[in-house]
Amino acid sequence: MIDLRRLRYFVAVAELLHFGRAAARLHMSQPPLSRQIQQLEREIGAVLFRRSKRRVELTDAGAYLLDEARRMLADAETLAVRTRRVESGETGRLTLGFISAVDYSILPGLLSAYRAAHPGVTLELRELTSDIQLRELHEGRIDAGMLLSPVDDTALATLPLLRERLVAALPEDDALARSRTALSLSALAGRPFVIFPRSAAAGLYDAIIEFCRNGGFAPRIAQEAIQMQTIVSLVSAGLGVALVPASLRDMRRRGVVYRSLREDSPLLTVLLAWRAANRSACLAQFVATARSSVRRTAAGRRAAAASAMS
Amino acid sequence: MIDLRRLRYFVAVAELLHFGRAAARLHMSQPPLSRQIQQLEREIGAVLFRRSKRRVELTDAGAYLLDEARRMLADAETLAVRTRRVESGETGRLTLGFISAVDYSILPGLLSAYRAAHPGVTLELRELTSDIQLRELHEGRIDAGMLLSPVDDTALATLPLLRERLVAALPEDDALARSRTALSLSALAGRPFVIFPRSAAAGLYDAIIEFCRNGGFAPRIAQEAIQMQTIVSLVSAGLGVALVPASLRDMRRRGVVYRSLREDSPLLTVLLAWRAANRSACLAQFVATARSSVRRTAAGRRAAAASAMS
DNA sequence: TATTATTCATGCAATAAAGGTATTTATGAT
DNA sequence: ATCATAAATACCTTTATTGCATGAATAATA
Repeated sequence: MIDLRRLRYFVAVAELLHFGRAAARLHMSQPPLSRQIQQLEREIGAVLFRRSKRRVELTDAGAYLLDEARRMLADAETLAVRTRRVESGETGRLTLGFISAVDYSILPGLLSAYRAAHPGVTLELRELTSDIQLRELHEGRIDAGMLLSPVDDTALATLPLLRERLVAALPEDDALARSRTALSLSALAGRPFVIFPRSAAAGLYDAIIEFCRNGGFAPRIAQEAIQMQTIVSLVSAGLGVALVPASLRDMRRRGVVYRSLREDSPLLTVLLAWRAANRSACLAQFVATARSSVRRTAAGRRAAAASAMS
Repeated sequence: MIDLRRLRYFVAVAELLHFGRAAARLHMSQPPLSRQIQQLEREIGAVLFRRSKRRVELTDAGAYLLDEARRMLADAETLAVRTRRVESGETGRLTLGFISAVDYSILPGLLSAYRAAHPGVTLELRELTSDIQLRELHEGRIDAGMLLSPVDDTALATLPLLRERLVAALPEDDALARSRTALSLSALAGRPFVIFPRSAAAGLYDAIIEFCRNGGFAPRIAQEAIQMQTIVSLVSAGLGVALVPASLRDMRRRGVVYRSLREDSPLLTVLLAWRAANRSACLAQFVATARSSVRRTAAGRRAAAASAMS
């Protein structure tokens, strides 16, 4: 394998076309330089200089190598800096998983805050259900995930991002859609339900079933879907009702109306989760951004609540 | 400057994540490998591996360096081969000068023959007058030139490519254009002439003036032009007559007719010229192609002449 | 819980590579 | 023909790299 040091020597000689002066530029004496060039020519198997005792000129092969060597040396020159930049988190790559529900709440703000603070980092986003995210986190295929609690894996660290109540999503032609006030849960007793499959988010599924049981009925499950958008679509098509996070109200889809519930619905918690052992600088920065973003949102919400009371 | 050998060591460790096995793959013992990696980390100024005594894993910086190092090593790996390819003339670059007249005779065939035999060579073509070509050859800005004799420079080697008679180019509405037979030179005595400037090709200019003088007149020069196409255009526009190489007949331009001359016109010689000191393999191959192309053409012409006699 | 095997790091001697000085050889210029 | 210049060679010194023996830490095992 060709040695970069020899290439540097070669470039000096090729540029000055004079072994003595090139040696001076390299802070060495002329004889070892001559030998290094000879050795390089042996290694490559091509004559790089046409030399008389008096004059030195490049062969075609030498001219080609000069171009290539300059390019490679410039590349090697910056390699250390580029690598340090990755270590400091100035550049890098971050792969994030998220559930479809956060599309309409925290995801956009969080991403734009992170991107603004760390423009050199390439973000890769993958919409995945909570269970898949847990597996992908474990295998290191995503650096962090936004998913539904609970997370029972001790290898993962978590940060709560969002707590939301559930609201009822109803087809607009449902009789219940006409009422202007909060709904009683028991009113939904007879309706078919559209729901997340248990495999995708056991916590949410169990919470909904438990909630209904407390309301005095067991929901009849008409349809399952693993994306919030799909669930809302199915509701709008009249296939059933659904209990969905309150932030979905911002989605405003034709044919669907949302109604708050009179009973305190279970709190849906969205967590940021990551492998505790993952020491990536980009990840640490992302977690920090998320943490301060949560603080800011919480503070904002408290302030809004205070002003509403006055 | 980072050493490629160390990068190779690093790639081995990064791929196997095991110093002992990596050392085995590199046919060395483990301790020096550990030290080389430490030294690489010091040189770069970044931690590349997160090591316990028991486990080794890549940091983000290490993962980045692994990609970059693989790329650089692959590049270095092929460098010798690519350079040898240039030496053998398998790849390379050849810059050629040519006068506009050869556009219609030998240039197309010569180029296609060379390209077929040496597809890896990039050809650069520059249409230049003979005098400029001589200067550019001297300065090494073109590797070879197709130009008009004579070439008096002892530093240049030459190969005759083509010998041609001159023919008269006349505007089609000229009275002489109606005659179906060869013209007598003296018939052109009164006509205005379109001619190459003497500075661009002294040999051709002087030959034409001398030829006319032998015919008993001094040509009146109405217009000068340095491209054959331009000369023929000016003739077609009726600005004068011209003496041009016979191969220009193939150009068949509207408004121009060509007539042979009864007198033996001077022979116009197109030469291939190159710096004798130029040892470029591509050039040598080009000269060889030209030489055999000339032989073939001459043989063909002789054969044609022989068959015409029979 | 103590032991053992594994594996990365360190100390030191041996070896290989690179560099320096003195000298030779060839060549273009005077 | 002689001289000055510049690349190559000879020979020795210095530096860098490697291998072997060993130390230290950790995870698995008895």
